[in-house]
Amino acid sequence: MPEGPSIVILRDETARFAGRTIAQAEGNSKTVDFSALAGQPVVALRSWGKHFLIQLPTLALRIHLLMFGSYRINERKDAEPRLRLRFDDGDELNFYTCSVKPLPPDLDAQYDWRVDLMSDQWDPKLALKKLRAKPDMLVCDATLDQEIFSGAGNIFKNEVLFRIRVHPLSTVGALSAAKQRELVEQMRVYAFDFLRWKKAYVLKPHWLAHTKRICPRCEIPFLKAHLGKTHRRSFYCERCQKLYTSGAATTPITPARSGSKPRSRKTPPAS
DNA sequence: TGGAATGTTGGAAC
DNA sequence: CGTTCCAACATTCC
Repeated sequence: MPEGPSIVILRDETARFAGRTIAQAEGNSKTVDFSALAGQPVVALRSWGKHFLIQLPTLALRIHLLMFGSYRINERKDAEPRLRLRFDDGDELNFYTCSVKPLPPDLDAQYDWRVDLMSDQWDPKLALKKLRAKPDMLVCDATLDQEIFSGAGNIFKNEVLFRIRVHPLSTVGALSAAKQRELVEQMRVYAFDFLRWKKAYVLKPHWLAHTKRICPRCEIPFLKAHLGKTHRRSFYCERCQKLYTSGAATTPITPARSGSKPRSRKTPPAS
């Protein structure tokens, strides 16, 4: 479900609930005082990257769908909702398996909208400045950094790096100024491609790199590895995507961390 | 069919 | 003390 464009779709689908009063709230969230929500009008429904924000007079609710979260509007899944907001005429919003966190109501004081790839206030110059401040950062990590590219996810990373023909293990500082600019520009362009394709239910057919086995450009096999600090999977073409490194300043990559030897994700048996 | 995945957090480990 | 590691959360698909 969740990269920035999907949250914009959620925001658009729920826009008509703005101004309406919550009749009742319930759910299995452990962080929300449901009784405090009833009677409050929805001041605004907003988003910042992957955060869906429900602004009320006395507080805001931050909903993050994480990897498996989902929602239903005037429908119910066969599962306990984390949060359900019921309105007077029977309309309701249901959120499942997500993180719900109460925030103070003044969202403008807490969020820098210039960082959100989907925002009208998106500021490419600011992103460039943040990139330049971290020259040793790998581009596969930079493209996932929510403080630089809020809303970008792993699909963004793979698609954009393929588009601009940059190897995921390149360091930010080794890219030319023009290439850094291209990275920032294409993150924004891809965000709206993603949104358009997702709305039309044709996102996946437009993937050129993510989950792909063959490079669509030169037709040799893609490499697949879990790279960077996040160890998220990268799909890339060694021939088409250039590796930019700045030699001495580059942090050496430990072989065991390079992705060829995935670490166990299973919980070891308790003893 | 078990493993992995469009993700983040908090606390342990180093 | 700062950085890194990793378990936990929980659903859906292949």
